[in-house]
Amino acid sequence: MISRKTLNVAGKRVTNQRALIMEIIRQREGHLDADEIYRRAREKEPHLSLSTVYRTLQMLKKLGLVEELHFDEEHHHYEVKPSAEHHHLICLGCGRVIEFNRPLSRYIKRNIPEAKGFDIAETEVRMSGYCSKCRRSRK
Amino acid sequence: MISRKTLNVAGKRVTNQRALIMEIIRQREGHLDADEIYRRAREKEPHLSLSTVYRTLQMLKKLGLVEELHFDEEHHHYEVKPSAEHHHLICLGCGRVIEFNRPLSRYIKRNIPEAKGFDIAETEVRMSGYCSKCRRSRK
DNA sequence: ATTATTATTGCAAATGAAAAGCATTAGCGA
DNA sequence: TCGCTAATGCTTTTCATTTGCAATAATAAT
Repeated sequence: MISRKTLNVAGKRVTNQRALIMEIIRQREGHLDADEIYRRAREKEPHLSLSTVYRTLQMLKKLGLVEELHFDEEHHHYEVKPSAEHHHLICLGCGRVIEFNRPLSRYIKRNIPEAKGFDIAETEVRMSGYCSKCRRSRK
Repeated sequence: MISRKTLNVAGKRVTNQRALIMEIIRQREGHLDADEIYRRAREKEPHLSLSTVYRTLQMLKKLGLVEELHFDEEHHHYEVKPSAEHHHLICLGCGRVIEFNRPLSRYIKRNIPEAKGFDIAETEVRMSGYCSKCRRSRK
């Protein structure tokens, strides 16, 4: 879980800023980027610095509480670490992100000989294309 | 193929710089980043600009001749567009890149209901972990 | 071949996300 | 409550990639 307690256990201090940032990530189950978190957080704490957002995100990532996603090259997105492995389809038309649960890393470990001796730590599948709606409107 | 002819067909001018850059990417079958291409190219044409490398890479990507890979967050890597879909395992220990051929996008299209109406244009699987060698030396 | 046209180049300057330096502030254990 | 030191805010830096623009060179036209 992503809470004050987790920070205590990890020997990290529970600051208002961290609590707020975690709150934002937790509530909005979606995929936020640093700047979006920053903007939302400032509504409550106008003095909050963007650096703090970056630092907190970095920390939460290291603690394994949030996952860093790479939908586009511009900036990273973050989400609370999901219990089950899941991946994303990104629509190039409308930007919609479709999630699906499927342990691809297991499939790969089982079926790819080259991956046999390999200790896979992280798997991220980035698939982009056009969702059914955008596909229709394109033609 | 990645050659002068391809440029002609696409209505692009064949410049020494482009020929050189394409040559470098073609010869070294590996995965080069912009700076590495730049350094190699300058051995032959010391006046070549890094911008040109980036612009050429951008162009080749648009023409579908090279693929842009995202091994790490720092910078992109490029390789000639392969005929068969393949993906990469990146070792966090030694940086070694292991390739494997497996049409994962086909597997996904077939097995993921959420991907059914989706027109997948690009699939990139980024898997990182530790290769057998590094795994041993870590313990 | 020579000239005209305009895509490309090289250089320098701009961008923009992320990180880092440092003085100040505020958790938290004693 | 006090003191130690992690964490913050601000500013500055970094570094890959992009962009503006005048100069150059590839191709088309003559």
